[in-house]
Amino acid sequence: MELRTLGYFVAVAESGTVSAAADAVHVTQPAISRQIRQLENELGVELFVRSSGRLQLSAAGRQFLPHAQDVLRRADGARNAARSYAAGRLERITIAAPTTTLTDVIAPFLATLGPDDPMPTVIESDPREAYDALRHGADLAIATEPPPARLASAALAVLPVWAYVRADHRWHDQGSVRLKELATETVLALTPAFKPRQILDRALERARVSAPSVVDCSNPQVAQALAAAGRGAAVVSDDPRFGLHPLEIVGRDGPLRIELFAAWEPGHHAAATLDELAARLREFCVERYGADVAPTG
Amino acid sequence: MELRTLGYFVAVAESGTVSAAADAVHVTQPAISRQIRQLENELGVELFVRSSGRLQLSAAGRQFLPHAQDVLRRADGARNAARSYAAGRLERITIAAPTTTLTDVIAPFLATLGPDDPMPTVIESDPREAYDALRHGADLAIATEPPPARLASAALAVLPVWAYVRADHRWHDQGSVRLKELATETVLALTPAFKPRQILDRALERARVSAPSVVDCSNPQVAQALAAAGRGAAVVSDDPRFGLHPLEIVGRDGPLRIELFAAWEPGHHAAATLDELAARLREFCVERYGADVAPTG
DNA sequence: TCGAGACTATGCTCTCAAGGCATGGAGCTA
DNA sequence: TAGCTCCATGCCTTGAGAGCATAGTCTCGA
Repeated sequence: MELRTLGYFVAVAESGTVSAAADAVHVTQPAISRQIRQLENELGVELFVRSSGRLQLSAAGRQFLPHAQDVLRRADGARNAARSYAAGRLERITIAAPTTTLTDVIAPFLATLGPDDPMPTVIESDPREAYDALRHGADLAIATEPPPARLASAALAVLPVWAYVRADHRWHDQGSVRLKELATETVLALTPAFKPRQILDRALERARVSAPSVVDCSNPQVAQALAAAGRGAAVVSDDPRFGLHPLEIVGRDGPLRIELFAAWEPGHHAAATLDELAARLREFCVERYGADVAPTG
Repeated sequence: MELRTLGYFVAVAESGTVSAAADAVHVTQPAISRQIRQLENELGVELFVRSSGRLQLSAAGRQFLPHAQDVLRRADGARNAARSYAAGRLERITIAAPTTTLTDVIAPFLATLGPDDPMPTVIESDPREAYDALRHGADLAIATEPPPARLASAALAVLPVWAYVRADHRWHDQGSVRLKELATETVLALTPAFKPRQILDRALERARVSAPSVVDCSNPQVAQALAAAGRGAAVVSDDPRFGLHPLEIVGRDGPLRIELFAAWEPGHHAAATLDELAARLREFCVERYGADVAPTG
């Protein structure tokens, strides 16, 4: 039983005669005649009654017809889907992103997708492995590390890493604070699993500033709450709460920043769609965080 | 694109390598390899990425996979359906019956069908054409005429044609009435479209009884209502209402009766199922109407 | 760095199924 | 009964699909 054979069967059933069906599918009448007979043998069912000189659907044939039509319709659907992939469309998209990025950025972005956009699936991945996920089912990877050169990519956002202090803090009238200066205050930092902490650690190391007094916080809200209690400066990347005063942190190479990149396989069949989606994601970051983007490398 | 090709694709996608897929579908590796390539050419989409010595599903391939699996599943479904037809099963049954039989007998019977029984479709047909419907899509035909000998058939029921009179009628102490006698009373008969009327007319003709005073009623309820009003004797075949007194009508060849037959094509693939269904319908008639059946001819 | 192993691609050949052509037979109609 | 339409069958050709052998490529471990 092949699609061709089913097509013949449906053609005969719908046109009523083998000859007409032969015209419709552009083969000769004997070819159809034989294929029908063969299909009957294979299925073990008489699909047509031949008792009147011409073919007539049998009861079994009538029951089988909708099945055959269904299979053909689905096959057509599959063909069309393939055609749309060839044209660069995506029906579904799998996005790989580290958990924090996912909840802070990706999830709200997905909420803005329209019905014509691909249906998204998201997989959480270790920040280091996000780009590897592209080889294992992900169409688009989001991460804070710059993607390898072989991948197509887009810079999505550059978000400052803030030091938040209470409004009556001695730094309340400055817009930024130097790393060295920051080290004189108790730092309410996130655990090393969070990117802002990693950036802070690396910047301190680079600037050869001796480690300040650090309190590990399990999440940004806690850090900010402690800062609001006057316990120190909260180093996080999200929006301020509790009326805290934001300070940029200036290190050896300028203000501390957390970068966000999107990357995808350059040979992806829907690379254009992914590119456009990355651009929209960038727009989204700008609107949501006012995050200006460094020029793409 | 044929089912075989799709099967190869799914096998490769699911097993991960061409070689393993070749084992699974019992052909050699080069055969699969070529068929996959050909499928890709036909669809115009790279289903696999070959950049690592071995095949790996591409993004497009991942999207196409569920389509291919769906088509194969449906094709399997069609095959299984055909197998069940070969085994004599019916998924759907089309029953042809005249309107009155349909509402009085068939519809209540269909209400007794279980979930394992075929899904019924009913077509109303002229009583004369019911058996012809077997050639145009009906699996089972119900009618009041004896079916032609070439068809397989079963006698379903013999229902008396009653003459109903008011309880205070002069016939109230008899169980039957002779045709000649009936002709002395006003007959509240149905219109000639109804079988009881036809039977009455034919019996009168056969007995050479001159036509009685007849009032045409458009339905049995009206006829019985008029009888209850003392306007005459209602000649119908359904159950009594309004406390009317039933009388069998005895003609030249015995009591007037209306017969019910089921017929089907003897070559029908599910002839056994139809036979069994007819038997159940007969049982149903016996239980519902206490209608004893004449021996099958 | 080199060889072994696993996997895929390709050239060659063969086979068989599908299709075309010609023709015969059956049923309907005028 | 002739003519028309339709289906079935025999014969032949072609081409797609499959097998075999082999070459190329990648990976991994010694």
